[in-house]
Amino acid sequence: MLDIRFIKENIEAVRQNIADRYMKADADLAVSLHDTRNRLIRELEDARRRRNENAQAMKQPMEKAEREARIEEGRRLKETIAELEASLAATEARLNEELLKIPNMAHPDAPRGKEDKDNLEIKRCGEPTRFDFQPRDHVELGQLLDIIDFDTATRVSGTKFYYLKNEGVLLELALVRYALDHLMRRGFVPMITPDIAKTEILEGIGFNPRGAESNVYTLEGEGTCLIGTAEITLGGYHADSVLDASVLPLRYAGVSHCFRREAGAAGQFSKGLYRVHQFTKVEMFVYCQPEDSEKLHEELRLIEEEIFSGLGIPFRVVDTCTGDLGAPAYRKWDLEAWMPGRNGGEWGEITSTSNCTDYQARRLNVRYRDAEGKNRHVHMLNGTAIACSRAIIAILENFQQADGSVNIPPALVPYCGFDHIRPRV
RNA sequence: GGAGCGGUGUCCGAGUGGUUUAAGGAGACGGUCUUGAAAACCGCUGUACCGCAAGGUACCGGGGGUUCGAAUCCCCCCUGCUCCGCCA
Repeated sequence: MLDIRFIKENIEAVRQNIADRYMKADADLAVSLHDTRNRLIRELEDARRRRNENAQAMKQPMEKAEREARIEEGRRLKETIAELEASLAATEARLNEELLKIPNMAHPDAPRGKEDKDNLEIKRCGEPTRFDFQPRDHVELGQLLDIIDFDTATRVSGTKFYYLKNEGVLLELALVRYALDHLMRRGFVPMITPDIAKTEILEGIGFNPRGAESNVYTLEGEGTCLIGTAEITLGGYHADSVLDASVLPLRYAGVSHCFRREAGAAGQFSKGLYRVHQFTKVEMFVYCQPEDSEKLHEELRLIEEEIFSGLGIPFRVVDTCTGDLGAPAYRKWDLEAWMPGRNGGEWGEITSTSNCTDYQARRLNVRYRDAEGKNRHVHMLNGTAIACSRAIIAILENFQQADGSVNIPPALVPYCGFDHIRPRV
């Protein structure tokens, strides 16, 4: 969330930002709730001060009548305090609710726009793959090679699940290891995180676990959820702590399963592996000082570019427009790979990297001690290294041959132990 | 999952209703002394919020309760250790 003091001092800019991002939030309501809260705090603290003075006075011996009067005064103050505490709690709950709706400020250079079609292509690496035969999509290839089984998964687990089989398994493991090796060379600490996290951590990261449109699976009666990304567990790693400035920037590479409800998502665009309830992902996460975050954000994007150009997959980079940013992000870049089987050939998102500045750190209470000994919120950034399911789409569809076999990108061969997958059926 | 014992400041650790303003110790920081250092001695010590400020309020694992007054009494929860059960 944003700092309420920042909102007060920049109310016009905050209003404009909410409009630019096409979000429903009321900055003026937040301000007036905060004023009410402060007034209640002053009244409450005054009442508590009088209670403390009264109790302090009762340590001394005194006349019975005076003692009785003081006890009576104490009772009265106790009631006043209870009432004020209740009003304050209600006001703070409302304030918090409103603050959660207010999105992070957007980078001044982020393109203004409403939907993903307003995103700005800023770079291309490779061009759409050309075939001298009619290319198959990954669903057909997966069946032909006997490496992905959607039908059985639908029976056992439901739609949008899949089994990986045979070389498909090794391909996924190879992608994970390929990404990890790349990141470890760049100083990232590898982690396998829990696949479940507490609701308050999700909320701190900016996910909404509740509601019909939520993309999050919650675990009944536990106060926990299945994570949709290791961003959650890596961002929660340092919750409620003060980091020493000398350890920053901290770079983590988290391997996890990701679970998404994808309620209502259906149709051509979510065919096959593109939009599934469970997949494996290697996620990058960075904690840094505020002045370094823009540079590190570029570093994350460059790592993503290296990973995918290393695989030989054609992709483009888009600068995400304000309406498509998501509340926590200050700026976001997506890599979109060429997917020949997608709607007859289309760019499809394979990675996303966001600079969330201090928006997550404020709720999660992650700070560092600066040179003057003051505690300040860190900046937090995340980025996809490899989302296995989508990377597998891009590999199968771009590296397919006329006979339905698929070549393995040379960079993955040492990890796979084979350079080719042949049809089994 | 069951039983027992714990959780106090940066760390160790005392504290079973009002002289606790959280003792004492260690560490860190500042100073005296010293050519310099050590030792010794003196001083100081957290976070958040409200307030223009002076100052105030809160925080002893978390939440709720009892009381004029709670680190202290009661209830619930989290968490650590030990033992038992179960288990990959």
